[in-house]
Amino acid sequence: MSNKQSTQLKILEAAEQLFAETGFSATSLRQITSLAEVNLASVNYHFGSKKELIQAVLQRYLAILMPRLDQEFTRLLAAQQPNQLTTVLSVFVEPLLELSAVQPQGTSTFLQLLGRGYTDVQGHLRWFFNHHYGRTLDKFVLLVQQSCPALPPSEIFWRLHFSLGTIVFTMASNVALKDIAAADFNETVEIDGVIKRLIPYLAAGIAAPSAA
Amino acid sequence: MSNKQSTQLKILEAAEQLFAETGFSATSLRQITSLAEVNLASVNYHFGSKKELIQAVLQRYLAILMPRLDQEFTRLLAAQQPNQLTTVLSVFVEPLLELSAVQPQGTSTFLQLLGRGYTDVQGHLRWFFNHHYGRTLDKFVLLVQQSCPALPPSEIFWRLHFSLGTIVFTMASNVALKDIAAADFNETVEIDGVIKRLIPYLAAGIAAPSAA
DNA sequence: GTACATTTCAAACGTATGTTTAAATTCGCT
DNA sequence: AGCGAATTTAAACATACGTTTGAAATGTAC
Repeated sequence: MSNKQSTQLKILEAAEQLFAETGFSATSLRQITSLAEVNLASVNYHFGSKKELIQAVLQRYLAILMPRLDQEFTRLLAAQQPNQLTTVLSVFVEPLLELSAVQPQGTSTFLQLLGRGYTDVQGHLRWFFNHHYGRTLDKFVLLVQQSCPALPPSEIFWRLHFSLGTIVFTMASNVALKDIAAADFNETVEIDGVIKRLIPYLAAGIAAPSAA
Repeated sequence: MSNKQSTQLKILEAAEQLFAETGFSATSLRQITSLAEVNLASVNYHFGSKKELIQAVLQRYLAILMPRLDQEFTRLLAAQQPNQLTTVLSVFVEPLLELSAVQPQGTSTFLQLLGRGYTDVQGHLRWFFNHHYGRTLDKFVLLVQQSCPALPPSEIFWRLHFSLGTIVFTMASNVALKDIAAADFNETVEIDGVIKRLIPYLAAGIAAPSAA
């Protein structure tokens, strides 16, 4: 291979691949350093600890994605009247797809990592995310409330969490689902296909009439 | 305490609690036996291995739930015309709530375990479940297809997995969500309240018009 | 009450993990 | 070329895990 990448980068790329495939806790530093073809101790040398490596892997994507999303949310909030819910949701598509700039497969990898972040019970990740990007998320919730003026805020709260569950779970099982879909329906499914399939589903669920 | 329960039962109850709270792999046999106040070796004596303990914990609920669901599905399939989608989904409510017969909080615990089963990558669980209850699941998919004749089967496949994600994620974060809802909206939320909130959301998402 | 099977127990086994150490090596700079 | 800092390396450390062992304790039937 004669890989001239820096050790840091080799670790990051091996780590993100294994983290996405099997989760944070289930991936050992020895697997990572073995795949990256670097010494075991170099993870602690360059990143301090496994915990900090996990944050570095996520941060590489979040640092690109979240400012982009914030900018889009701000733009929509400036509109004179409420936006369509599908418009609000569609705002995620482009910034997510642009993550392939970090790496080919970047979009898919990041979404899987996001899923792992919620299902692996890594308390430090929740804190890390809310601390850095809570403001951006608030703008999104406001946009959804404006799109659905008939729904009480508590209903929106629940439905947004329902939707987060859909996204996180779908992305965490992304590989398995793609395999099943390919086998059962002879479909080739790429990540942008899944994202675009999600939007009408989520929009319909979030905007559904209340049960009374 | 002077607990006269059998060692087996004490292990099962401690295990299900810890598995639901923190997942299968993240829970050690030493945590389980410590909470159950039994000897470490008794897990291997009574259940053989950790893997088999996990299956026993799930089986205690599945053995009650799945025949009940199968019976309901069969009843609906006997109808002359397609059932409403909300009717099909509502069929889950009663059997799930009846799981409190196993244990108070049984419904909530089981749904959390189900979530863990999907997010913890325990390959043997998927096999175990499909092998035992694949037939029942097929009936449910058929019912949904009858309810949504306009949707291609591949679209239904994806949307049912989206829905599974909602359920699994919501139940896995059940405790946290209840606390937030109580604090932000002054709502008291019980498990049957969450389940009933889910149905219109899921029904609208599954039946949404296709994007293309 | 004695013999037998079942269950409990403390201890150890083998393996894997994240992290640390200290020496060896490589790199950047004058 | 040679010095000092940065990096890489092999080895060990401490800890945790699931599992096994063999003896002690308990229960059961005659």
